[in-house]
Amino acid sequence: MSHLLNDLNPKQKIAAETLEGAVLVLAGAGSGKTRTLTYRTANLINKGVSPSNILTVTFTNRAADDMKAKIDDLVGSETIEEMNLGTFHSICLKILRENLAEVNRSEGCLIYDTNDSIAIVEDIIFEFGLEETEYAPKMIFNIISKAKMELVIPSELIEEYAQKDNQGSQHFYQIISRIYSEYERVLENNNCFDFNDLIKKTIELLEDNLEILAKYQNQFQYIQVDEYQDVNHSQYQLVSLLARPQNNIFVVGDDWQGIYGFRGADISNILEFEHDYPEARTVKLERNYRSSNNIITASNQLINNNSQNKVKEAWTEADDGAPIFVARAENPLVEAKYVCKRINHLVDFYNYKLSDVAILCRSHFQSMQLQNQLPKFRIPHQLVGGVSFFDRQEIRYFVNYLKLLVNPNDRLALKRLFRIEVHGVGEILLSEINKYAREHNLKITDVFESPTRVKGIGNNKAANIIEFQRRVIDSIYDLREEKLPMQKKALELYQRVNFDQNVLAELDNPEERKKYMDMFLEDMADFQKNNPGRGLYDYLLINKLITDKDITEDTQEKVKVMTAHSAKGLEFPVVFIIGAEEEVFPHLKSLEEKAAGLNPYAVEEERRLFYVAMTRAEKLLFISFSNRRVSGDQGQYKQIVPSRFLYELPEQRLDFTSVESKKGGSGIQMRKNVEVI
DNA sequence: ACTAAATGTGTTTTT
DNA sequence: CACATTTAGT
Repeated sequence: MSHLLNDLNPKQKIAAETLEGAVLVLAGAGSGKTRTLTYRTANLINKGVSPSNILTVTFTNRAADDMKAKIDDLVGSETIEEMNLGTFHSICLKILRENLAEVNRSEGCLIYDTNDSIAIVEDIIFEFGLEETEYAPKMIFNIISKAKMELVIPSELIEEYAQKDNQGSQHFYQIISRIYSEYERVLENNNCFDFNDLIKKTIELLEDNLEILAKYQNQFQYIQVDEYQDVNHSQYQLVSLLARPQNNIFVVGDDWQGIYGFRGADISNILEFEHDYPEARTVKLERNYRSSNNIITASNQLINNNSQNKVKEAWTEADDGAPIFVARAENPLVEAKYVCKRINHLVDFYNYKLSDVAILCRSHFQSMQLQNQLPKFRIPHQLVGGVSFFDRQEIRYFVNYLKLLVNPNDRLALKRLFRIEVHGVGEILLSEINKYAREHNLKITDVFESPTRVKGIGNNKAANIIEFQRRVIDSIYDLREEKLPMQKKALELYQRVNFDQNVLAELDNPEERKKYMDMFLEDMADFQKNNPGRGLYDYLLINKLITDKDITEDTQEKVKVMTAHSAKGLEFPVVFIIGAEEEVFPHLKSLEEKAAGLNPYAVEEERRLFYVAMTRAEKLLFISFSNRRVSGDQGQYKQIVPSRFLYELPEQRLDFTSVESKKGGSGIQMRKNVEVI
C-alpha cells in the first residue's frame, strides 16, 4: 500500500507518515489537509493499527461524513464502522451513553439545544422572582455557557468572573452562580444534557473514575483532531486527558481560519501546542492547490493585517487567473440582481454549472433578498443552514410529544405541550400548579388529575386540563409501554392526540403545515429503514446534533447560499461574497466589542472569517456591497461604508465595477473600471 | 385574572 | 419580518 502515500506531496507525506508522538500540522486553506488526515488514517490501518484504536475528531458532522467516505475509498467500509470518527459532541455522547449512571442520567436522556436551555434559565429567573430586565435569560445563559466551556463550576463562578468584569458587581455574579447551580439541578432532574454538558460531563466522568479513564485512554491509542484552531478549553482538556500517557496526538489546523471565538474556541490552543507538547513535530502545509494566484495573494495580504498569527506562508504555482471582481451596487436589491445576472452569464457563456456557485454572507438575514430574486432569474438555489426543516413551528411542536414519549422526566417538553394544548391557562396559573405540586410533593401530572385543588382554577379550566391529561399525557404513557416500530408509534400518537384538529388547525396555514408534518413522518420512516435496530431515541438525538442534515442529500444543479461560517471546509469554482460592508462584515457587534474593550481581537476574527470566505473560491471571486440601505419603513436611506477589508486587498488584483439600476428600465448597467476603491 | 390581538423592536456566527 | 412586549377585551 506504499503507493497510497505517493499521492501526497513531500510535506503531506511527512505528516501522514509520522504516526507516533505529538504532531502539529499547520495547514493553510486548500493545502490538502483533509486529504493528509485521510491518508494518515488509512496508513495507520495499513500499518496494523486496529480501527477501533483510532479516534478522529472533526468540527462538523459534514466533515465527518466526508472523511468517512474518503477513508472508505482507501480501506474499505467494514473498518469505518469500528472507527471512532465524529464531532466532539457525537463522540462524547457515545461515551456518555455507555456510562449514563455515573453522570446521574438514565435511559431516555435527551439533549437540550440553546433554545431549550434559555427556556430553563427563564423559568429559574421567574421562580427566583428576579427582574428579566436586569437578568436577561439569554445573557445569563451566555455567562453560564461560557463558564461551562471553561469548566468553571457554580461555586467558582464568582471569583472567576466578578473581578474581570468591572461592570458586574460581586452581588450580580452571586445570583448568577445560584441560577447556574439551579440550572444544573433542573437538567439532572429532567434527565437531559445541554451541548456543553456533552464535553464537560465526559471530562468529569473520566476524572472521577480512573478505571473508566484508563479504559478509554487505552482504547484511543491514536488521536487525530481536525480544525484544532476552533477547539475550546473544555475540548482541549478532553483531548489532553485522553491522549495520555503516550500522547500520540495529531492535530491539524490553521490559525488564520479560527472563526468560532464566540463559541469559546481559543486559538491559543493551536498557537501553544508546541509549548504543551515540547517533543511535538511541526509540519507546515503551505502550498495551495485550490485557488488562483490572485485569490491567494489578495487573501494573504488581508490576513497579514492580523497581529495574532503563526508564521506561515501560502503560495501556489497556479496562474494569476481572473481578477477579483468587486462591485458596488446602488442598494441591496440591485446587488441581488447583479449576483443573479452574473450567475446566468457564467452559466450561459462560460460553461459553469449552477452547482459550481456559492453565495456567502455574514448573517442569515442577508440571504432574504437573494431568496426573492434567484427564482425570478430562474436560478434554483439551496439554502444551507438557516431555518431548517426541524426548526419549523409545527415540527418543533410535535417533537415535544415525542420527547416526552422517550423521556418522561422532561418537564420542559411537558410544559411546552401544556402551553400548546391547554387554552385558558397561562404562565401564572401554570406556575401555581407547579407550586402546588412541589408543596404537596406530587408529580405535576398528579395535579392535572384534579386541578381544582389549585387556587384560581375553576371548573371550566379544570375540564380543559383533565381533557389534556386524558388525550395527551395518558396516550403518551400508554404508548411508552407498547412495542411498536418508532414510526408507527409516532403516527399512532399523532392520531391519538388528534394533532391535526387540536394543534395544526389553530395555526395559520394548516394545509401547508400538514404537508411538512407528512414529510416529517416520512423522514422518520426513512431513518428507520436506513438504521435498523435504532429507535425513536436515536432519531431525536441525531436530529439535535445534526444541523446540516439536508446538505448531503441534494446534489442537484443548484446554487448554494450559506453563511461564511457554514462554508468552512468547502470549496467552489465560483464564490460570491455579498454585503461587504462596515457593520455587516465586519459585524457591528464585533466592532462594538472591540470599542468597548471587551474583546480586542473581535475584528481580527471577522477578518479571519472574511479570509475563510475568500479562500473558498477556486477560480472566480466576486465581492459586492451596497451603497445605501433603507433603514426605516419609509425610504430613509442610510449611507453604507464599504468594508474595511476591501481596502486591505491589493488594488492591482481587483476589477472594480459600479452597478446601478437604470431608471424606468429593468436592466442593469455595467460600467467597468469607473474607479478603484 | 388571563388571553388574544395589536403594536413595537432589533437582527452574528453553531455543536 | 419574526419576536417580545404592551394593551384591550372576556
